[in-house]
Amino acid sequence: MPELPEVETTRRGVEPHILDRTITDVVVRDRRLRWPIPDDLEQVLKGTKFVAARRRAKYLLLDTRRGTLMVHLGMSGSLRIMDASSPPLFHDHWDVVLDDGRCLRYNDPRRFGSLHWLQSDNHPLLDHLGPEPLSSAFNADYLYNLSRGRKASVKQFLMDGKVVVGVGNIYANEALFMAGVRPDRAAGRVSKDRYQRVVERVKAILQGAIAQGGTTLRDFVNSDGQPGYFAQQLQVYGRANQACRICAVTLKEIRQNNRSTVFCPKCQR
DNA sequence: ATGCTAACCTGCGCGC
DNA sequence: TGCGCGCAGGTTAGCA
Repeated sequence: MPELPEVETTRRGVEPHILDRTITDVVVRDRRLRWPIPDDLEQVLKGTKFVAARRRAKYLLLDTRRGTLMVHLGMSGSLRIMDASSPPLFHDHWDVVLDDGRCLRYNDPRRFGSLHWLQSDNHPLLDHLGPEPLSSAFNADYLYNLSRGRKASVKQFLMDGKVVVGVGNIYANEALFMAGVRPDRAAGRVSKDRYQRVVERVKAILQGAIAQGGTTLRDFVNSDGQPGYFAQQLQVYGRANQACRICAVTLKEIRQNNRSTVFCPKCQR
């Protein structure tokens, strides 16, 4: 599910409900996520107050006065604001109960998500991450210079979190289509002008998707339980063997690193 | 350093 | 109906 726009949609939805709220209880129903939920989480969280809701890459950083709750949604996770009294459903793995009778409730069927407790921002999972795609550090010079000599495809390059964070399979496909760049071209053989287009398209598509509340394919819901609406604007993702919306040529599907890639063999070179 | 593979999980749709 | 297979929005560890 969640790429950067979905995580940012979740952050914005959750933020106003948790700021200045004190945690009165923590309920963990299943600790087996991508990494086990820390044994002392309940004890450490109870009685402290949320003071900020940030995002780094696809991690939500929910700051309290004592430290930071770091949440990842994995492939199928969602984080919602609920009445704490509402009965938990299948795969509702944990709640953080707030002093207004509501709670943050985490659901994740595949359990690829995670929950960490941080005493600072220096967590191993946050080290070595590339720049945020919506920041000025993500620009054509940066991509061009970093990509020289790289034999991996430009799509794999864009999806590498050490290069740039937050660009997952959907938006990598979409951005390369919009930029007119073939996803299987070696990253080191893409010109600076073309990287300029890639950068522009990545930023525009991520911003557009955030404005639409993200992309819901199967199970993404925002903090209010509502789907996102960007799926209606996808140009290539999920449209293999259908007509290109620009030139009507049949869209081609290949697999790169075991991920589905769809592109237009005429519009993308 | 770079790059490829397997691994972590559940659910769903499809062909037989 | 049921079953096996392939695939799904992510990311890391481990090995060439």
